Amino acid sequence: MAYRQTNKVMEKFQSKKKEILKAAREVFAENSYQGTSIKTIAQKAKIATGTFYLYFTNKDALITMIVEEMFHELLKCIKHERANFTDGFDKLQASMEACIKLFVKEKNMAKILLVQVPGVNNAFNAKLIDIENELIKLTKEDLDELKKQDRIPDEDTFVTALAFVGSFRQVIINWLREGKPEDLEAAFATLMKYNLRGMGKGDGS
Amino acid sequence: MAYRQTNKVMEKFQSKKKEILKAAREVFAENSYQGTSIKTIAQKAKIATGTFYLYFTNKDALITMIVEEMFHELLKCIKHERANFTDGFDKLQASMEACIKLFVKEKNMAKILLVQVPGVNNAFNAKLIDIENELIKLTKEDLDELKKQDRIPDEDTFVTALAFVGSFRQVIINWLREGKPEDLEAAFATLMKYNLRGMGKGDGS
DNA sequence: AGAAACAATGAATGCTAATTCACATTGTAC
DNA sequence: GTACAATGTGAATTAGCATTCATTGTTTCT
Repeated sequence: MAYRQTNKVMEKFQSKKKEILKAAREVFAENSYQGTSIKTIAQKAKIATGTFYLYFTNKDALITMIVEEMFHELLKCIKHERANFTDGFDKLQASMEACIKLFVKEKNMAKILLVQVPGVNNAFNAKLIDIENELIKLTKEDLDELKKQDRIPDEDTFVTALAFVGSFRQVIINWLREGKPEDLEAAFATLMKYNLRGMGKGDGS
Repeated sequence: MAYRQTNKVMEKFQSKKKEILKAAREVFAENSYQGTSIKTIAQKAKIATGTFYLYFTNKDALITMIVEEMFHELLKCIKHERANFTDGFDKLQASMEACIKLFVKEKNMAKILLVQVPGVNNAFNAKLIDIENELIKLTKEDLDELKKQDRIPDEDTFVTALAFVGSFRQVIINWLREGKPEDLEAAFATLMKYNLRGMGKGDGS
């Protein structure tokens, strides 16, 4: 009789899948998408290359799953931090602080999402753009709220949101690539001040 | 007797090389580095694939030359605009305005430099990082000058420079990828205001 | 015009890496 | 413990390109 759907078997399957994902994250963080081979991932996960295909249909499915996982981790983290605040400025600050803290903690994640960006035309890149757009959307919503409250000047909040996200992105990328600024969390303070002034925060609080 | 070094021949050689470069720029703007084949470039340049190798030693040499050309165009453009100003804020503004105007005019250039970024480990990427670092360095110099003049707060100018460049980069990338903001030059005004406030420009001028 | 130098061609070569597959090993049920 | 289901294996297959090369076409020089 078939024994496929039993708990024990399923769990084992899922646990091995997770191991492969973990190994893959490490490899992708050090090499670009094109630059990492299934063979290398398989070696790191201590399986044969063929075994990989029992768990994932192909390389694209793997990277898509990794990026989606990271997307969820990131959004969960941001939403969790934001929940503590109601003020627009505070929410913006909480969002970026959540990002930075997560990236410091999970450097591989940051490397994959921000540095190992391959060219267009694959699932990986499309997902990455989704993540970025979601972050920009969230930022814009906060800015629109602040604008409605007359707490920031009447300017294009979309452009402002891009500027906000872009400034963080650049600092994080430089930190990943060149190790500068050394202390990302310290840089965060400067960066936050820069952006709050940039938005035109009056002296409310 | 050899006829290699005569003017006519050399000129023809150089002119064909330029044609190939032009075709290559167009192809690279639409596909990533890995995603474009020499065959496609050759077709666009109306030559056989083998002919390509009479003009360039390999694919890497081609992209390196393209990126270097663009680097020079960009720096020339920036330096030219900056020459009209002595004030730090004005110089910063001139730099970014020069960038934006060039990218609007030469959209393919922007696409190659900003969107078709392949993963690491090739000459293309290294050059791109050089360009970015050069821009950041220029920005930091202006900021240091302003700081010495006590015209901006005493904060980490490196982080500020990253934020400045990053905000522009993000807006330009979004414009290239999604076509938003529609009018990049209009967005420039918002962006510049954002960044001048961000730097902490007092009300000098 | 004829010979030598050079340029152009595109099919052949070679390499790399994803994916498959025939076979081997392990796990489950009875 | 045996039969069958499922997993694991890694060598073989395949496909896509970059690069080369033998051949053909073109230009220059005398």
